[in-house]
Amino acid sequence: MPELPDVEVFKRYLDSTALHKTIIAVEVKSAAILEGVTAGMLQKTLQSRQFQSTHRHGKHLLVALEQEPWLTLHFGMTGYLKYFKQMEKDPEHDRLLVSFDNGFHLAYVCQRKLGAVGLTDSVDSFIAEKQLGPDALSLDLEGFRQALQGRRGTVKSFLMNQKHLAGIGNVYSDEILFQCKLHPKSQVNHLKGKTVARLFQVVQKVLHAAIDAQADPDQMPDSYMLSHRRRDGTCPRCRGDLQKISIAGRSSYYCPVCQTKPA
DNA sequence: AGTACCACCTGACGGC
DNA sequence: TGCCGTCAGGTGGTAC
Repeated sequence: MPELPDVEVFKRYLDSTALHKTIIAVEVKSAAILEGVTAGMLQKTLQSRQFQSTHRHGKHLLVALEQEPWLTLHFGMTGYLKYFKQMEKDPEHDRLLVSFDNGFHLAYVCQRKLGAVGLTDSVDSFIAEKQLGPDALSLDLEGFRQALQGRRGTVKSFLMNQKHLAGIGNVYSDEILFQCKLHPKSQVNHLKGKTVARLFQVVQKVLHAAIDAQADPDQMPDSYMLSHRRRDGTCPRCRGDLQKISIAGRSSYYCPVCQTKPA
């Protein structure tokens, strides 16, 4: 679930809680989430230092220390952050626990352990190493056209491919295609210039709206398909039944009446 | 450069 | 009650 909007909410949460406080302890509770670092390296790197700022790229959150390196966080399917007081009980499934000198902790929680925590020298080298495409909210129409340049295949897999465009996953690609009235299996090389421009605008609109709603489906407009896909399975526009099909092994929901494939 | 499919991992849920 | 298959869905690997 943690796609771009969720991670942006985590970023703002971390920004408003855990910056500029001295780290006094680092506990790795599950080494399975470590990527390219050992628990010892992580502890040694963070000990006695402070988080200075954060940067989000796609679904990745990078946290700057006073100087290099950066802490990198990816949330897999079930990850999130929790900042809490000393006296409170550690959250369930916390995999990394950072303790500050003010008596608070920041927990990286990841029930299914599909997330990853690591270190990197810079934002740019991290993006290069992961081969991430441009962030979906940090490019203009021209950049979006470039990301699409020469591609084939379905629009759904294009939107979800982090190497082409970073930040969009299964849930928001469905929402974007619904708002854009495009069938998920539309071929990207068949999209007309006007449709590409509309798709770009809808990507921006949906991601911003989701952030405004704290990435919480219950706070999103009723016209969004997101909250309907499992609740009643009904299209909020035409009230027909939503269809569920499999694309690239993912379940995709769409409205067969409202969403059509261009020739 | 695409696609399909598997694996990773844990918990919820429905069927029997 | 409890076991089992399936699903959830981000990512990476493999085979075609």
